[in-house]
Amino acid sequence: MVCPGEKIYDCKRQLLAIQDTLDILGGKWKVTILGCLAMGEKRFMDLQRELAGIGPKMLSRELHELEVNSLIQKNEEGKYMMTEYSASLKPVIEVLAAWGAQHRVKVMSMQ
Amino acid sequence: MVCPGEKIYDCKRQLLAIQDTLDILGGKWKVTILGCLAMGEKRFMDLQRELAGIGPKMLSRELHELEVNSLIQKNEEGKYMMTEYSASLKPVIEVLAAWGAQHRVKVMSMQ
DNA sequence: CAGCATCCCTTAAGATACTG
DNA sequence: CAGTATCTTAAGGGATGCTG
Repeated sequence: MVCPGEKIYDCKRQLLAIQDTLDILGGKWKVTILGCLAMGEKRFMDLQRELAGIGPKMLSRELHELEVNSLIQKNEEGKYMMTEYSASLKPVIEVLAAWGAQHRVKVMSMQ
Repeated sequence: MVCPGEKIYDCKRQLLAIQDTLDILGGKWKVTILGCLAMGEKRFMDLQRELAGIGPKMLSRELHELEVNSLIQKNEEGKYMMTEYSASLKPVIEVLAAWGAQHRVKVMSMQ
């Protein structure tokens, strides 16, 4: 919502909000990892297998950073899982996935 | 939607979709630029002013990449604006902004 | 104003090998 | 299996100065 007199203020605030999100979910893998965990808890190896192309170092680091931000946690069995907090990210993940899928259809149809 | 027998397949496809989106919107500025243009068409300088911190080189490059992907276009007055296609990104931008705003509130309240 | 060219530095990311 | 350590390369990004 943009009120007439508040246009610039609201614009800046919204841009900051976007950048906040990007700071936390930035990088090549974080959102994908969360998308992967959104479908169920996974062990390190399972994640590495499903995230085709990621190396153990990257995966390890990304998991750490997500953990620090309380977006994932590790349970007693050593499985990574989403947290109560990261549940709030599900709409974000879904909308990203949906757009990507739709975009792929468009690109396909252009050829 | 995940069907029992299709779990892995659907998982992989969804992950690919997420990565597609990330490839296109990746980088530090693209989503923010779109968020900025979502509020109205802007000239180069206006964008640079609102995107505090970006330099002309970066802005120029990001704009090109967005243009190539048909996510923005430049009109006769030299103003950048979203395209019909990038209108489909508005939900993405909104949900990112909303999450960032909410996250900020949470972080604030923790101190 | 709009934007390209150049230079340079920092970070991200990949490969590989290794440890508890 | 679940990571860590090390090394190297690629990409991201900033500063500055210049052109139409």
